Amino acid sequence: MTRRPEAAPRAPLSRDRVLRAAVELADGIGIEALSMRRLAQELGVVPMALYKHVANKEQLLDGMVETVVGGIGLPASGPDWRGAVRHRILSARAALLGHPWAAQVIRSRSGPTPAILAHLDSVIGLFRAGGFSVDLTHHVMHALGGRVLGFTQEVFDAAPDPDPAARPAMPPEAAAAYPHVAELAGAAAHDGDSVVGGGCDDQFEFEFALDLLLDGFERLRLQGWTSGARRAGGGLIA
Amino acid sequence: MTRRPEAAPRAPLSRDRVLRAAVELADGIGIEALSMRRLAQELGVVPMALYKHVANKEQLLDGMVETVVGGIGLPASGPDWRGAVRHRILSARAALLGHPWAAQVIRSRSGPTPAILAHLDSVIGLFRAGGFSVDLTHHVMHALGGRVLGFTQEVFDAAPDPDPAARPAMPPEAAAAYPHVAELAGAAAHDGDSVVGGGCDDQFEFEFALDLLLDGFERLRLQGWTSGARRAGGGLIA
DNA sequence: ACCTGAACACCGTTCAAGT
DNA sequence: ACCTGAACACCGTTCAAGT
Repeated sequence: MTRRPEAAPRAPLSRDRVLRAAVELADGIGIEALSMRRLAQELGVVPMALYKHVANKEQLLDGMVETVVGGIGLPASGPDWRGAVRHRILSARAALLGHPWAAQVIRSRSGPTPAILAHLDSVIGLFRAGGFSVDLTHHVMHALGGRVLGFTQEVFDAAPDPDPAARPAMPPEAAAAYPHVAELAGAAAHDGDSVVGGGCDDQFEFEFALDLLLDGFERLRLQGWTSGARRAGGGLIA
Repeated sequence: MTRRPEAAPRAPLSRDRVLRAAVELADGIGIEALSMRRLAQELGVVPMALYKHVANKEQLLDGMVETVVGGIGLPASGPDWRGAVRHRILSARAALLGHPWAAQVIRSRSGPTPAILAHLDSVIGLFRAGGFSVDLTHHVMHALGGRVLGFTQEVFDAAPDPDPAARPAMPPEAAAAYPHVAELAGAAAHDGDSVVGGGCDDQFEFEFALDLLLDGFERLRLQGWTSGARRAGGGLIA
Protein backbone atom coordinates (compact mmCIF):
# COMPACT_ATOMS: atom_id res chain seq x y z
CA MET A 1 0.00 0.00 0.00
CA THR A 2 2.76 2.42 0.93
CA ARG A 3 6.32 2.75 -0.28
CA ARG A 4 7.58 2.46 3.31
CA PRO A 5 7.38 -1.14 4.43
CA GLU A 6 8.56 -0.26 7.98
CA ALA A 7 5.95 0.10 10.67
CA ALA A 8 8.25 2.42 12.68
CA PRO A 9 6.94 5.87 13.67
CA ARG A 10 7.63 8.49 11.03
CA ALA A 11 7.48 11.66 13.15
CA PRO A 12 10.78 13.52 12.77
CA LEU A 13 13.19 13.14 15.65
CA SER A 14 13.63 15.99 18.09
CA ARG A 15 15.46 16.39 21.37
CA ASP A 16 12.16 16.41 23.20
CA ARG A 17 10.91 13.28 21.47
CA VAL A 18 14.19 11.51 22.23
CA LEU A 19 14.02 12.46 25.91
CA ARG A 20 10.38 11.49 26.34
CA ALA A 21 11.03 8.15 24.67
CA ALA A 22 14.06 7.58 26.92
CA VAL A 23 12.03 8.29 30.07
CA GLU A 24 9.29 5.95 28.93
CA LEU A 25 11.78 3.24 28.02
CA ALA A 26 13.63 3.53 31.35
CA ASP A 27 10.29 3.28 33.18
CA GLY A 28 9.52 0.14 31.23
CA ILE A 29 12.74 -1.86 31.05
CA GLY A 30 14.82 -0.29 33.84
CA ILE A 31 17.69 2.15 33.70
CA GLU A 32 20.39 -0.53 33.49
CA ALA A 33 18.84 -1.92 30.29
CA LEU A 34 18.56 1.52 28.67
CA SER A 35 21.20 1.86 25.97
CA MET A 36 21.64 4.24 23.06
CA ARG A 37 21.20 1.34 20.69
CA ARG A 38 18.04 0.07 22.41
CA LEU A 39 16.55 3.57 22.47
CA ALA A 40 17.32 4.09 18.79
CA GLN A 41 15.63 0.79 17.98
CA GLU A 42 12.57 1.88 19.95
CA LEU A 43 12.40 5.08 17.92
CA GLY A 44 12.94 3.23 14.65
CA VAL A 45 16.17 5.05 13.80
CA VAL A 46 19.83 4.20 13.46
CA PRO A 47 21.80 4.65 16.72
CA MET A 48 23.90 7.52 15.37
CA ALA A 49 20.76 9.55 14.65
CA LEU A 50 20.41 10.14 18.41
CA TYR A 51 23.73 11.97 18.47
CA LYS A 52 22.14 14.77 16.45
CA HIS A 53 20.02 15.63 19.51
CA VAL A 54 22.15 14.65 22.52
CA ALA A 55 25.93 14.91 22.59
CA ASN A 56 26.37 11.59 24.39
CA LYS A 57 24.73 9.29 26.91
CA GLU A 58 25.59 11.55 29.86
CA GLN A 59 23.65 14.39 28.23
CA LEU A 60 20.79 12.00 27.55
CA LEU A 61 20.61 11.16 31.26
CA ASP A 62 20.78 14.84 32.21
CA GLY A 63 17.94 15.55 29.81
CA MET A 64 15.85 12.71 31.24
CA VAL A 65 16.35 14.13 34.75
CA GLU A 66 15.37 17.57 33.49
CA THR A 67 12.20 16.14 31.96
CA VAL A 68 11.14 14.47 35.22
CA VAL A 69 12.23 17.18 37.68
CA GLY A 70 10.63 19.82 35.46
CA GLY A 71 7.32 18.18 36.29
CA ILE A 72 7.44 19.34 39.92
CA GLY A 73 4.69 21.91 40.43
CA LEU A 74 5.31 25.51 41.38
CA PRO A 75 5.89 26.21 45.06
CA ALA A 76 3.06 27.06 47.36
CA SER A 77 4.09 30.09 49.37
CA GLY A 78 2.54 31.38 52.54
CA PRO A 79 3.28 32.42 56.07
CA ASP A 80 3.61 28.80 57.22
CA TRP A 81 7.15 27.70 56.29
CA ARG A 82 6.58 24.17 57.58
CA GLY A 83 3.50 23.52 55.48
CA ALA A 84 5.05 25.13 52.41
CA VAL A 85 8.27 23.10 52.62
CA ARG A 86 6.34 19.93 53.36
CA HIS A 87 4.07 20.49 50.37
CA ARG A 88 6.93 21.26 48.02
CA ILE A 89 8.88 18.15 49.05
CA LEU A 90 5.85 15.91 48.71
CA SER A 91 5.25 17.44 45.26
CA ALA A 92 8.80 16.48 44.29
CA ARG A 93 8.18 12.99 45.58
CA ALA A 94 4.97 12.74 43.55
CA ALA A 95 6.76 13.91 40.39
CA LEU A 96 9.44 11.26 40.80
CA LEU A 97 7.01 8.44 41.62
CA GLY A 98 6.81 6.01 38.74
CA HIS A 99 10.39 6.84 37.71
CA PRO A 100 12.31 4.64 40.16
CA TRP A 101 15.53 5.22 38.21
CA ALA A 102 15.45 9.00 38.72
CA ALA A 103 16.95 9.12 42.22
CA GLN A 104 19.82 6.87 41.23
CA VAL A 105 20.56 8.82 38.06
CA ILE A 106 20.44 12.20 39.83
CA ARG A 107 22.78 10.97 42.57
CA SER A 108 25.23 9.62 39.99
CA ARG A 109 25.48 12.90 38.05
CA SER A 110 28.19 15.26 39.22
CA GLY A 111 26.17 18.46 39.26
CA PRO A 112 22.65 19.86 39.38
CA THR A 113 20.60 20.54 36.27
CA PRO A 114 18.73 23.88 36.04
CA ALA A 115 15.45 22.27 37.13
CA ILE A 116 17.13 20.83 40.24
CA LEU A 117 18.74 24.17 41.03
CA ALA A 118 15.35 25.86 40.69
CA HIS A 119 13.80 23.34 43.08
CA LEU A 120 16.59 23.70 45.66
CA ASP A 121 16.41 27.47 45.35
CA SER A 122 12.68 27.49 46.06
CA VAL A 123 13.03 25.26 49.14
CA ILE A 124 15.91 27.33 50.50
CA GLY A 125 13.80 30.43 49.88
CA LEU A 126 10.95 28.98 51.95
CA PHE A 127 13.28 28.38 54.91
CA ARG A 128 14.75 31.89 54.66
CA ALA A 129 11.29 33.45 54.49
CA GLY A 130 10.33 31.38 57.51
CA GLY A 131 12.98 33.01 59.65
CA PHE A 132 15.86 30.51 59.31
CA SER A 133 19.36 31.99 59.35
CA VAL A 134 21.66 31.29 56.41
CA ASP A 135 23.73 29.11 58.73
CA LEU A 136 20.82 26.99 59.97
CA THR A 137 19.33 26.76 56.47
CA HIS A 138 22.62 25.35 55.21
CA HIS A 139 22.71 22.51 57.72
CA VAL A 140 19.00 21.87 57.42
CA MET A 141 19.36 21.38 53.66
CA HIS A 142 22.15 18.87 54.28
CA ALA A 143 19.97 17.06 56.82
CA LEU A 144 17.20 16.72 54.25
CA GLY A 145 19.71 15.50 51.67
CA GLY A 146 18.08 13.64 48.80
CA ARG A 147 14.78 13.81 50.65
CA VAL A 148 14.37 17.38 49.43
CA LEU A 149 13.76 15.86 45.98
CA GLY A 150 11.48 13.18 47.39
CA PHE A 151 14.02 10.35 47.41
CA THR A 152 13.20 7.59 49.81
CA GLN A 153 16.29 6.77 51.82
CA GLU A 154 16.01 3.04 52.22
CA VAL A 155 19.02 0.78 52.57
CA PHE A 156 18.13 -0.88 49.27
CA ASP A 157 16.80 0.93 46.22
CA ALA A 158 14.83 -1.94 44.76
CA ALA A 159 11.33 -2.36 46.12
CA PRO A 160 10.54 -6.01 46.91
CA ASP A 161 7.64 -7.77 45.28
CA PRO A 162 4.40 -5.99 46.28
CA ASP A 163 2.67 -9.36 46.62
CA PRO A 164 3.51 -10.62 50.14
CA ALA A 165 2.95 -14.23 49.10
CA ALA A 166 5.62 -13.91 46.43
CA ARG A 167 8.24 -12.80 48.97
CA PRO A 168 10.23 -15.66 50.48
CA ALA A 169 9.60 -16.16 54.19
CA MET A 170 12.63 -15.84 56.46
CA PRO A 171 14.07 -19.33 56.87
CA PRO A 172 14.26 -20.64 60.47
CA GLU A 173 18.06 -20.65 60.62
CA ALA A 174 18.15 -16.99 59.51
CA ALA A 175 15.49 -16.11 62.09
CA ALA A 176 17.69 -17.72 64.75
CA ALA A 177 20.79 -15.84 63.61
CA TYR A 178 19.01 -12.49 63.33
CA PRO A 179 16.31 -12.61 66.02
CA HIS A 180 15.58 -8.88 66.10
CA VAL A 181 15.19 -8.68 62.33
CA ALA A 182 12.90 -11.69 62.53
CA GLU A 183 10.79 -10.04 65.22
CA LEU A 184 10.29 -6.95 63.06
CA ALA A 185 9.63 -9.01 59.94
CA GLY A 186 7.12 -11.16 61.79
CA ALA A 187 5.22 -8.23 63.25
CA ALA A 188 5.21 -6.40 59.93
CA ALA A 189 4.13 -9.51 58.02
CA HIS A 190 0.53 -9.49 59.22
CA ASP A 191 0.38 -5.85 58.18
CA GLY A 192 1.49 -6.97 54.73
CA ASP A 193 4.91 -5.57 55.55
CA SER A 194 8.43 -6.93 55.43
CA VAL A 195 11.80 -5.99 56.92
CA VAL A 196 13.36 -2.66 55.99
CA GLY A 197 12.11 -1.65 52.57
CA GLY A 198 9.60 -4.49 52.33
CA GLY A 199 5.99 -4.08 51.32
CA CYS A 200 5.63 -1.24 53.79
CA ASP A 201 3.63 1.94 53.31
CA ASP A 202 6.37 3.96 51.62
CA GLN A 203 4.39 7.18 51.77
CA PHE A 204 3.86 6.83 55.52
CA GLU A 205 7.53 6.05 56.17
CA PHE A 206 8.60 9.00 54.05
CA GLU A 207 6.33 11.41 55.89
CA PHE A 208 7.28 9.93 59.28
CA ALA A 209 10.96 10.78 58.79
CA LEU A 210 10.19 14.08 57.06
CA ASP A 211 8.00 15.23 59.93
CA LEU A 212 10.60 14.20 62.52
CA LEU A 213 13.14 16.37 60.70
CA LEU A 214 10.80 19.34 60.15
CA ASP A 215 9.82 19.27 63.85
CA GLY A 216 13.51 19.23 64.76
CA PHE A 217 14.20 22.16 62.43
CA GLU A 218 11.43 24.21 64.05
CA ARG A 219 12.87 23.59 67.51
CA LEU A 220 16.32 24.72 66.43
CA ARG A 221 14.87 27.82 64.78
CA LEU A 222 12.96 28.74 67.95
CA GLN A 223 16.15 28.24 69.99
CA GLY A 224 18.09 30.57 67.68
CA TRP A 225 20.52 27.71 66.98
CA THR A 226 23.89 28.52 65.41
CA SER A 227 26.65 26.15 64.34
CA GLY A 228 28.86 27.77 66.99
CA ALA A 229 26.87 25.66 69.45
CA ARG A 230 28.44 22.40 68.18
CA ARG A 231 29.10 19.98 71.00
CA ALA A 232 31.25 16.92 70.37
CA GLY A 233 29.43 13.63 70.70
CA GLY A 234 26.34 15.07 72.29
CA GLY A 235 22.78 15.64 71.16
CA LEU A 236 21.51 18.86 69.65
CA ILE A 237 19.22 19.52 72.57
CA ALA A 238 20.06 19.35 76.25
CA MET B 1 66.96 -16.04 36.58
CA THR B 2 63.58 -17.70 36.74
CA ARG B 3 61.61 -19.65 34.22
CA ARG B 4 58.70 -17.20 34.61
CA PRO B 5 59.45 -13.99 32.79
CA GLU B 6 56.24 -12.31 34.04
CA ALA B 7 56.53 -9.85 36.93
CA ALA B 8 52.92 -10.59 37.95
CA PRO B 9 52.24 -11.75 41.53
CA ARG B 10 52.53 -15.49 41.89
CA ALA B 11 50.51 -16.07 45.04
CA PRO B 12 47.72 -18.53 44.22
CA LEU B 13 44.32 -16.99 43.66
CA SER B 14 41.69 -17.34 46.35
CA ARG B 15 38.24 -15.88 46.86
CA ASP B 16 39.60 -13.66 49.61
CA ARG B 17 42.49 -12.41 47.50
CA VAL B 18 40.11 -11.67 44.62
CA LEU B 19 37.76 -9.73 46.88
CA ARG B 20 40.50 -7.73 48.56
CA ALA B 21 42.01 -6.84 45.19
CA ALA B 22 38.57 -5.80 43.90
CA VAL B 23 37.99 -3.52 46.90
CA GLU B 24 41.40 -1.94 46.47
CA LEU B 25 40.89 -1.50 42.74
CA ALA B 26 37.44 0.07 43.18
CA ASP B 27 38.91 2.46 45.76
CA GLY B 28 41.56 3.44 43.27
CA ILE B 29 39.86 3.70 39.90
CA GLY B 30 36.19 3.97 40.87
CA ILE B 31 33.41 1.42 40.76
CA GLU B 32 32.31 2.26 37.20
CA ALA B 33 35.78 1.44 35.89
CA LEU B 34 35.96 -1.88 37.76
CA SER B 35 35.51 -4.74 35.30
CA MET B 36 36.20 -8.44 35.49
CA ARG B 37 38.83 -8.02 32.79
CA ARG B 38 40.52 -5.08 34.51
CA LEU B 39 40.56 -6.93 37.83
CA ALA B 40 42.04 -10.04 36.24
CA GLN B 41 44.74 -7.92 34.64
CA GLU B 42 45.54 -6.38 38.04
CA LEU B 43 45.94 -9.87 39.50
CA GLY B 44 48.04 -11.05 36.58
CA VAL B 45 45.59 -13.78 35.55
CA VAL B 46 43.32 -14.51 32.64
CA PRO B 47 39.75 -13.13 33.08
CA MET B 48 38.17 -16.58 33.22
CA ALA B 49 40.35 -17.50 36.22
CA LEU B 50 38.17 -15.21 38.38
CA TYR B 51 35.12 -17.36 37.67
CA LYS B 52 36.68 -20.15 39.73
CA HIS B 53 36.18 -17.98 42.84
CA VAL B 54 33.09 -15.89 42.11
CA ALA B 55 30.17 -17.11 40.05
CA ASN B 56 29.73 -13.79 38.23
CA LYS B 57 30.12 -10.05 38.67
CA GLU B 58 27.05 -9.79 40.92
CA GLN B 59 28.64 -12.22 43.37
CA LEU B 60 31.88 -10.27 43.16
CA LEU B 61 30.03 -7.09 44.22
CA ASP B 62 28.26 -8.94 47.04
CA GLY B 63 31.62 -10.23 48.25
CA MET B 64 33.13 -6.76 48.13
CA VAL B 65 30.24 -5.42 50.23
CA GLU B 66 30.71 -8.27 52.70
CA THR B 67 34.42 -7.45 52.98
CA VAL B 68 33.75 -3.80 53.79
CA VAL B 69 30.68 -4.22 56.01
CA GLY B 70 32.43 -7.02 57.88
CA GLY B 71 34.88 -4.39 59.08
CA ILE B 72 32.27 -2.70 61.28
CA GLY B 73 33.26 -3.24 64.92
CA LEU B 74 31.15 -5.14 67.39
CA PRO B 75 28.33 -3.23 69.07
CA ALA B 76 28.85 -1.36 72.27
CA SER B 77 26.00 -2.27 74.58
CA GLY B 78 24.89 -0.46 77.68
CA PRO B 79 21.91 1.07 79.38
CA ASP B 80 22.03 4.17 77.16
CA TRP B 81 20.29 3.21 73.90
CA ARG B 82 20.98 6.60 72.34
CA GLY B 83 24.73 6.48 72.86
CA ALA B 84 24.91 2.83 71.81
CA VAL B 85 22.98 3.37 68.57
CA ARG B 86 24.91 6.53 67.82
CA HIS B 87 28.23 4.77 68.36
CA ARG B 88 27.26 1.80 66.21
CA ILE B 89 26.11 3.98 63.32
CA LEU B 90 29.24 6.12 63.45
CA SER B 91 31.30 2.89 63.45
CA ALA B 92 29.50 1.83 60.29
CA ARG B 93 30.21 5.19 58.76
CA ALA B 94 33.90 4.90 59.68
CA ALA B 95 34.10 1.43 58.13
CA LEU B 96 32.64 2.67 54.85
CA LEU B 97 34.78 5.81 54.70
CA GLY B 98 37.37 5.50 51.98
CA HIS B 99 35.05 3.19 50.00
CA PRO B 100 32.82 5.78 48.33
CA TRP B 101 31.42 3.11 46.00
CA ALA B 102 30.06 0.99 48.86
CA ALA B 103 26.80 2.89 49.47
CA GLN B 104 25.93 2.85 45.80
CA VAL B 105 26.69 -0.84 45.41
CA ILE B 106 24.73 -1.82 48.53
CA ARG B 107 21.71 0.19 47.39
CA SER B 108 21.83 -1.41 43.96
CA ARG B 109 21.83 -4.99 45.27
CA SER B 110 18.42 -6.55 45.76
CA GLY B 111 18.95 -8.05 49.20
CA PRO B 112 21.09 -7.86 52.33
CA THR B 113 24.28 -9.84 52.76
CA PRO B 114 24.82 -11.67 56.10
CA ALA B 115 27.10 -8.90 57.40
CA ILE B 116 24.42 -6.30 56.66
CA LEU B 117 21.76 -8.42 58.33
CA ALA B 118 23.99 -8.77 61.38
CA HIS B 119 24.47 -5.03 61.55
CA LEU B 120 20.74 -4.29 61.17
CA ASP B 121 19.95 -6.94 63.77
CA SER B 122 22.30 -5.35 66.29
CA VAL B 123 20.87 -1.86 65.81
CA ILE B 124 17.29 -3.13 66.05
CA GLY B 125 18.34 -4.97 69.22
CA LEU B 126 19.63 -1.76 70.76
CA PHE B 127 16.30 0.00 70.17
CA ARG B 128 14.33 -2.92 71.60
CA ALA B 129 16.57 -3.06 74.66
CA GLY B 130 16.10 0.68 75.05
CA GLY B 131 12.35 0.32 75.46
CA PHE B 132 11.15 0.88 71.90
CA SER B 133 8.06 -1.08 70.83
CA VAL B 134 8.30 -3.33 67.78
CA ASP B 135 6.02 -0.88 65.99
CA LEU B 136 8.08 2.21 66.76
CA THR B 137 11.35 0.38 66.06
CA HIS B 138 10.05 -0.53 62.62
CA HIS B 139 9.33 3.06 61.61
CA VAL B 140 12.47 4.35 63.28
CA MET B 141 14.59 1.98 61.18
CA HIS B 142 12.87 3.24 58.04
CA ALA B 143 13.51 6.84 59.12
CA LEU B 144 17.22 6.09 59.48
CA GLY B 145 17.25 4.40 56.09
CA GLY B 146 20.71 4.11 54.60
CA ARG B 147 22.02 6.25 57.44
CA VAL B 148 22.00 3.15 59.65
CA LEU B 149 24.95 1.96 57.56
CA GLY B 150 26.62 5.36 57.63
CA PHE B 151 25.53 6.50 54.18
CA THR B 152 25.51 10.22 53.76
CA GLN B 153 22.24 11.23 52.15
CA GLU B 154 23.31 14.07 49.90
CA VAL B 155 21.53 14.93 46.68
CA PHE B 156 24.66 14.01 44.73
CA ASP B 157 26.95 11.11 45.54
CA ALA B 158 30.14 12.57 44.12
CA ALA B 159 32.04 14.83 46.48
CA PRO B 160 33.23 17.99 44.73
CA ASP B 161 36.90 18.85 44.58
CA PRO B 162 38.17 19.29 48.14
CA ASP B 163 40.29 22.26 46.99
CA PRO B 164 37.93 25.28 47.06
CA ALA B 165 40.04 27.12 44.48
CA ALA B 166 39.50 24.27 42.01
CA ARG B 167 35.72 24.57 42.25
CA PRO B 168 34.17 26.91 39.72
CA ALA B 169 32.57 30.01 41.22
CA MET B 170 28.87 30.46 40.58
CA PRO B 171 28.55 32.61 37.45
CA PRO B 172 26.64 35.91 37.91
CA GLU B 173 23.71 34.91 35.71
CA ALA B 174 23.24 31.69 37.73
CA ALA B 175 23.43 33.69 40.97
CA ALA B 176 20.68 35.94 39.62
CA ALA B 177 18.48 33.00 38.60
CA TYR B 178 18.99 31.12 41.89
CA PRO B 179 19.44 33.86 44.50
CA HIS B 180 18.85 31.65 47.54
CA VAL B 181 21.32 29.03 46.39
CA ALA B 182 23.81 31.83 45.75
CA GLU B 183 23.30 33.23 49.25
CA LEU B 184 24.06 29.85 50.80
CA ALA B 185 27.01 29.23 48.50
CA GLY B 186 28.40 32.69 49.24
CA ALA B 187 28.11 32.30 53.00
CA ALA B 188 29.57 28.81 52.92
CA ALA B 189 32.42 29.87 50.60
CA HIS B 190 34.39 31.70 53.27
CA ASP B 191 34.06 28.60 55.42
CA GLY B 192 35.62 26.67 52.54
CA ASP B 193 32.18 25.29 51.81
CA SER B 194 30.01 25.06 48.71
CA VAL B 195 26.33 24.47 47.95
CA VAL B 196 24.74 21.22 49.03
CA GLY B 197 27.44 18.56 49.14
CA GLY B 198 30.28 21.01 48.55
CA GLY B 199 33.45 21.10 50.58
CA CYS B 200 31.40 21.02 53.79
CA ASP B 201 32.26 19.18 56.98
CA ASP B 202 30.64 15.88 56.05
CA GLN B 203 31.07 14.42 59.52
CA PHE B 204 29.33 17.41 61.12
CA GLU B 205 26.43 17.31 58.66
CA PHE B 206 26.03 13.56 59.19
CA GLU B 207 25.91 13.91 62.98
CA PHE B 208 23.62 16.96 62.74
CA ALA B 209 20.92 14.99 60.93
CA LEU B 210 21.55 11.83 62.98
CA ASP B 211 21.12 13.70 66.25
CA LEU B 212 17.95 15.40 65.04
CA LEU B 213 16.50 11.98 64.29
CA LEU B 214 17.70 10.33 67.53
CA ASP B 215 16.24 13.21 69.56
CA GLY B 216 12.95 12.79 67.70
CA PHE B 217 12.97 9.05 68.37
CA GLU B 218 13.48 9.60 72.08
CA ARG B 219 10.53 12.01 72.22
CA LEU B 220 8.26 9.49 70.50
CA ARG B 221 9.39 6.73 72.86
CA LEU B 222 8.67 8.89 75.92
CA GLN B 223 5.23 9.69 74.48
CA GLY B 224 4.49 6.00 73.99
CA TRP B 225 3.90 6.70 70.30
CA THR B 226 2.09 4.09 68.21
CA SER B 227 1.37 4.12 64.48
CA GLY B 228 -2.33 4.22 65.34
CA ALA B 229 -1.71 7.89 66.09
CA ARG B 230 -1.16 8.72 62.41
CA ARG B 231 -2.62 12.08 61.49
CA ALA B 232 -2.91 13.03 57.81
CA GLY B 233 -0.79 15.99 56.76
CA GLY B 234 0.15 17.06 60.24
CA GLY B 235 3.29 16.92 62.33
CA LEU B 236 4.17 14.12 64.69
CA ILE B 237 3.97 16.35 67.72
CA ALA B 238 1.23 18.81 68.55
C1' DA C 1 40.02 -33.41 34.57
C1' DC C 2 41.47 -29.03 34.23
C1' DC C 3 42.44 -24.71 32.08
C1' DT C 4 41.93 -21.12 28.67
C1' DG C 5 41.66 -18.74 24.28
C1' DA C 6 38.41 -17.72 20.96
C1' DA C 7 33.87 -16.42 20.34
C1' DC C 8 29.25 -14.41 21.26
C1' DA C 9 26.27 -10.77 22.08
C1' DC C 10 26.40 -6.72 23.69
C1' DC C 11 28.06 -1.49 24.76
C1' DG C 12 29.26 3.96 23.60
C1' DT C 13 31.38 6.43 20.22
C1' DT C 14 34.54 7.66 16.12
C1' DC C 15 35.20 8.22 11.48
C1' DA C 16 35.43 7.69 6.82
C1' DA C 17 32.93 6.42 2.93
C1' DG C 18 28.81 7.01 0.32
C1' DT C 19 24.99 9.75 -1.44
C1' DA D 1 26.39 18.99 3.07
C1' DC D 2 24.32 15.41 5.09
C1' DC D 3 23.70 10.79 6.67
C1' DT D 4 25.13 6.22 8.09
C1' DG D 5 27.32 1.74 8.10
C1' DA D 6 31.47 -0.20 9.42
C1' DA D 7 34.84 -0.12 12.80
C1' DC D 8 37.14 0.53 17.33
C1' DA D 9 37.81 -0.45 21.97
C1' DC D 10 35.53 -2.07 25.33
C1' DC D 11 32.10 -5.34 28.36
C1' DG D 12 30.30 -10.09 30.92
C1' DT D 13 30.05 -14.67 29.96
C1' DT D 14 29.75 -19.19 27.17
C1' DC D 15 31.85 -22.96 25.27
C1' DA D 16 34.64 -25.91 22.88
C1' DA D 17 39.22 -27.05 21.94
C1' DG D 18 43.64 -28.06 23.84
C1' DT D 19 46.64 -30.00 27.34
